[in-house]
Amino acid sequence: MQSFDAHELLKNADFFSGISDRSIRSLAAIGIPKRVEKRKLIFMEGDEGHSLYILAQGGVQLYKSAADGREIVIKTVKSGEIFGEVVLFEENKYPVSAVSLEKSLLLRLPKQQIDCLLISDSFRRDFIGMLMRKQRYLADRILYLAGHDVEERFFYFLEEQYGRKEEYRIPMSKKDIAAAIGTIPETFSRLLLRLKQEQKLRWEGENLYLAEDFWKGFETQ
Amino acid sequence: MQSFDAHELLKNADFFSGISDRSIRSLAAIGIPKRVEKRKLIFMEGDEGHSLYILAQGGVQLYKSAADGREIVIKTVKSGEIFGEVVLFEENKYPVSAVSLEKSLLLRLPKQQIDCLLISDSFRRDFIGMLMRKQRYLADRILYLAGHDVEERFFYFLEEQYGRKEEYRIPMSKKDIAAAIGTIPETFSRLLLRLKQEQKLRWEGENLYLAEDFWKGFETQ
DNA sequence: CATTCCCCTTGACCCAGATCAAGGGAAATT
DNA sequence: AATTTCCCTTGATCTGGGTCAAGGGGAATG
Repeated sequence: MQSFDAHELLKNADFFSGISDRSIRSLAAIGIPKRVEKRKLIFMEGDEGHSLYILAQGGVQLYKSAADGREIVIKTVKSGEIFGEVVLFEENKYPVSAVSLEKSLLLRLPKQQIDCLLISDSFRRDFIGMLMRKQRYLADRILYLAGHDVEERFFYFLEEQYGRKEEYRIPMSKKDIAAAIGTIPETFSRLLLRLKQEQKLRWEGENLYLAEDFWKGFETQ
Repeated sequence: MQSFDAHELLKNADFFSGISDRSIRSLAAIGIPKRVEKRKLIFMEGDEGHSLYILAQGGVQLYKSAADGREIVIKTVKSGEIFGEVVLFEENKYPVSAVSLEKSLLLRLPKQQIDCLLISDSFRRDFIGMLMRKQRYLADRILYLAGHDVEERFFYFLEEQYGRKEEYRIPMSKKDIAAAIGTIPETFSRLLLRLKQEQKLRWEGENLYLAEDFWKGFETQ
């Protein structure tokens, strides 16, 4: 993992597409870099916290624990996205747990600093906009989980995380992908077997190759 | 439906518990009352909109349509809650559809007015806090739907909508409750049959009576 | 008053996907 | 190098809850 330019990084992140350059510069200036190893707990559901995080490089998964111990993935965080921001107001406990899926680089932004930035009119707009985009995302995720089968959810996952391509480098374990799409490793494994038999994909190590017509007939509304 | 005092109403709404009296007064002042009949579409997914709504009296359900036409409920709005606010920033299309479940009274707040209020430091804090509470709610809902069976979801529904009681007046149709807990009327009907046979509840018209020990052993974490 | 319509219920059936179990292989630990 | 551990896969089996179908009853409409 190389050193990084926080400003450059944030500027290129999808998640900040709606955020002005000035706002980004401010964020980059106050971020405290933090490196974490693979499969490390960044914070736990219920922990008190006073910082939000931006994922600079790597991957992070947010989940909640069900009563029986199963872990339900709420969101798979992509590089450039923000997480843990819910802690900043009122209730100061994280509503989800966060683990790194791979060796990752985070930018930590303490609550106090965010509060200062929120004085800025443009930053405030950007920040609220970002919260609303996240709300849209969560509503979409409910629709995905409740209204689509495992195969469709896998397609959505690929598209959402990496876009529509024919070649992917996927650093996540299959177990984690299974959790991300709301199923168990066995079922996901069987899905891959079937898609392979149907000549729709090949999976070699971390590399996934899709058939040319893989995305045909798959509509995102 | 009687006339109403917008300020009084908002003040007593759970959803605004974290919002200062001054903020509430501002909201009440600019709200435009709107009455809707039962089962009326308030707005549709994809519609352009420039207002958010507060549900003053009655009930509203927010849903998204799956590709096959099924409607997946994202949230059942309680009286006192806000909805449609996501339209206010960036993308100005509603991400969900909203229908009234009963004769209802809404307070409409145009975008422009909200923008004015956001200049106020305290209102801004309150507003962001409200967005974050909603985000928490959606994360919880994902956990409910993905990690609990229909029976548990029904318990959560009761608790969330009306609190833990032994007697309820429930103005919603069973069909709508089924949708709210993420199932179909047949399954919900069978669940009620079983709970009745197990002497856990009686349902008479709009009135639901639970056994004394109904809530025993039901943990909300 | 008849008819349509919708809500609700109950029965019969089915299926996607979870559970349980077993094993093979790669990587990490001693 | 041996052992433990974890990931992944595949098989066999089970089941919650969805689908399809068929009424019955109440409200609304002609």
